[in-house]
Parts: sequence; structure tokens; C-alpha cells
Amino acid sequence: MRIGELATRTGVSVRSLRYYEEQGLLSSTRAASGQRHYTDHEVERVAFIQRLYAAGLSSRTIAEVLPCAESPSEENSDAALERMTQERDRLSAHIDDLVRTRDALDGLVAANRAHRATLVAASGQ
Amino acid sequence: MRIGELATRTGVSVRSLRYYEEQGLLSSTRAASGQRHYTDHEVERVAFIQRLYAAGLSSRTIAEVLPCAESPSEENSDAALERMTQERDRLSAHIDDLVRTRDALDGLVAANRAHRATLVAASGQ
DNA sequence: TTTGCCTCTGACATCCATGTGAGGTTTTAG
DNA sequence: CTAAAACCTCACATGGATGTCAGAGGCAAA
Repeated sequence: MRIGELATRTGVSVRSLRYYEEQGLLSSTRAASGQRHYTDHEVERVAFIQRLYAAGLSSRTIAEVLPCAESPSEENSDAALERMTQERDRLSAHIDDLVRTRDALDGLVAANRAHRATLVAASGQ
Repeated sequence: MRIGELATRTGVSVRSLRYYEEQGLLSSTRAASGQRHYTDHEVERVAFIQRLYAAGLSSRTIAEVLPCAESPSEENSDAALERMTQERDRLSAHIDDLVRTRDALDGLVAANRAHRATLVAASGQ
């Protein structure tokens, strides 16, 4: 498929797909005319890239980790594996932090609802 | 305390503290000379602002939600409460997404370790 | 008082993923 | 064949939080 289709199928802009390639996150075969062609496989790959971006990895870090994801067979140096583990731990810590923040928000929402209920009761008197 | 102390106590740069004030997230009393003064209370407040930033809220959204956090008593319009609930849900969805990503990373790490083990066994032969 | 550190405002710089537009070629549909 | 739509590269713009610098004033210890 060409880049436009990949874009619609992944929900990622054409601009971003080109950027991913520029950053070494995504590869394409080129037609004689210069147009990029992709296989279905790339759809998954783009989805995973998006997940990693959402997890707060920079394109640089993603580039470091992705080869490891594609083929566990290659010479994915210890460094890549270690980097992946490290990012995994960072992500885990971040998740914990977010959960605490969510709890805090829940507390605030509850407090406000409670206060609201009080007001209603008072006005009902 | 003055801004420098608040900065060291919260781990947030002086620049950012001024920025928070500019965005209406933080207030200070000013000395006659113009210098900002804060109470211990602001330490907590800055910490909470940081949590919200980390949770992906923009300063605009934080400004919308914070008054609600300070006093559940005020006229924290329905809008603010609704906004808070909405951000809470967004955050929750984001957490779920991150957890899935973490699981994916765990899978990759495991696969690579397994492959490595295979290599070691083979070389051991 | 002088010295050194802190603070003030204002403005410009940075990072990074993405948007946008120009100017040109390729593909596809009518 | 032609027009529309998709694609190419290059390059500049954007946004948001923060860094950084300049020039000026504030404050405390020696």
C-alpha cells in the first residue's frame, strides 16, 4: 500500500509517517518513481510506535528499542535489551504515579459531590 | 519563604514557578520591593500542579480544575467539577493504555531473554 | 559600605512531534 | 488525453513548558 492508505489505516498523518522514516523507526520500499510502499506488517509497527510515543519514549529511544522488537534473533546487543528493561521500569513508575494522581482526583470529585449534596440538603430545609 | 526556597523545596525551577503564576496556577504575596513570598501551603500546591502536569493536563486545564481542589466550598461551578471528572476519565484510559504498553514491553523482554538463553545453550554444546 | 547572592521583568532560545505550504512528479479515473 | 488526487522534497511555522541571558534592584553578612 502507499503512504496515504497506511495513514488512514493507522490514523497517523502522512507527515508523521515520513517523519518516522526519517527517524529510522519505519522503513519502506521505494517504487522507481520514488513513492513509498508498505506491507500490512507496517500497520502493526506504526501502531506500536504510537504506543511507545504515548508511553513517553522519544523517537531516539524508540529507534533504540524497536529493532529488538522486530526480531529477537538479531544482534540486539545487550544495550538494547537493557534499554528496553529500563524504559519498562520507567513506564511502570510513571503508571504508579498516574494512579496516585487519579486517586487524588477521585478524592476531589468525591469531596465536591459531598459538598454539593450538603448544599442541596441545606437549601431543601 | 522567597521563590528560591520554594524552588529548592519543590524541585521546580524558579522559572517554572513564575510561569505557574503567570498561568494563574499559583499565587504569591508581594513584598513592597516586589519580591514574591510564599507560605508552606504553596509547597503542597506546587507538588500537586506537578502531578497534574505529569498526568498530561495543560496549564489551562489545571487552572480550570485547581480552584475546585483548594476549596470544595466555593462556587466551583458545575463546569469545573465536570471538567475534573472528564480529566479523571481521560487519565484512567491513558493508564490502561500504558499498562498494555508495559505488558507489550514485558513480552518483548521475555522473548529476548528466552532467545538469549537459547543461544547460550547452543554455544554450550 | 561593600560584596555576593537573590530577585525582578522582559525577551529570545530550545526541543520535538506535527502542521502547512510551495513547487513539482506520478498515478488514477473519466 | 486530461483533470483530479496522491505523492515527492524542502523548508518554515507552531505550541507548551522550560532554559537562559541582560540589566536593574534588593538584602544580609563581613
